[in-house]
Amino acid sequence: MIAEQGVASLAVEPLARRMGITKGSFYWHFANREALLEQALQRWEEHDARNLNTALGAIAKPRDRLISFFRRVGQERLTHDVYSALCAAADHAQVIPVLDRVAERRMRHIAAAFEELGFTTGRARHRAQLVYSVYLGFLQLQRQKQAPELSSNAFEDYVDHVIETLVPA
Amino acid sequence: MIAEQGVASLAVEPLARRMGITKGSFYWHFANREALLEQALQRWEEHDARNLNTALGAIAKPRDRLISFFRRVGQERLTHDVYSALCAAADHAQVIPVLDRVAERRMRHIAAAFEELGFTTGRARHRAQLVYSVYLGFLQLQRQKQAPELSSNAFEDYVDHVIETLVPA
DNA sequence: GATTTTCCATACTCTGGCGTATGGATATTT
DNA sequence: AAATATCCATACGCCAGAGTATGGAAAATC
Repeated sequence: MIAEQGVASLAVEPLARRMGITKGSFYWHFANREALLEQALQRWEEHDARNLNTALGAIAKPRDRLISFFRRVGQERLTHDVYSALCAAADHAQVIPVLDRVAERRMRHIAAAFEELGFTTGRARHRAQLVYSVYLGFLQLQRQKQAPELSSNAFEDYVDHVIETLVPA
Repeated sequence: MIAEQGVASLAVEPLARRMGITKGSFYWHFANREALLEQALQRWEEHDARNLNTALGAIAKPRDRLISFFRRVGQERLTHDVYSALCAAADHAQVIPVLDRVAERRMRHIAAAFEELGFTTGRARHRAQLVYSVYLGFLQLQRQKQAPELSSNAFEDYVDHVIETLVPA
């Protein structure tokens, strides 16, 4: 798991240098760069799917589940940083299906919560897409360093505003 | 203006090939690749700033201004596609300042509109960041081809929901 | 009409990452 | 102990894009 400063950075030679080994060694473990990326993506996706279930699946009340979704953006930096890096590489053939599945999975969770809150299926899907867009947009602003510092008061205030605006009381 | 399929695609040799010229010719017009990118970015930013003023500056009612902002995402594909490509390259040293300025400029406009609608300065800024995040997130989903087709009914429905949720009546 | 400037092509070097060939060392098996 | 399997390094070839050197043709200048 080393895709925390870009996806392209997961190159063979730089990686080998950083790990103190050489290419010759690397190509004994992996067939090629593609295989490395594939495995890294798969591991991350599995971790993320598990995370989604354990973190949000356990919360009974749908409203608390949604609130928890927003608050979790401030925690588990690593996962979100990886995801952010993947989003920046949304043109890469290997990451597209991963991004698709992860986004779809998360949005389904969110839409389900809104349905439990009494939204119709259509409105719930719209609201879920809206909520997820807010998340994606926040990641983008974070990449540009224009988002409030996580674990700062400004971030808390912003999250409160988001919840207040998007999650019905 | 040819950065519509990635920023990295603005390379010297592919570009030259596509234009039917050669590198030798290119390097007479530009000092290097950096100069080309710089000029392209500058031209686009100026165009975008002008666009912001002419399109939204003319609308008197703040609510209509906000609604127009959302609806415009469906139009002027080119500008938004360029911006989307730039967002995907938010780690590039040259595009960072451009992205910063453009986002800041747009969010100021949005925040001003909310202030006119009676929001306090703080709430207006939060809501502007929220609105802008929705826009950024939509661009991301579009890159992943998970956003509704522009100029489709699904898109219209979604935009209606967004306006209804984020712009007070 | 000769000369300089403008614009572009050919041909080269250089760099960095991908992938392969091959051999050496340690550990495991027989 | 000999043979085989495992893990890693050195050294190579290949490719694509960046940038440079040089020259040639057309057009503007003198």
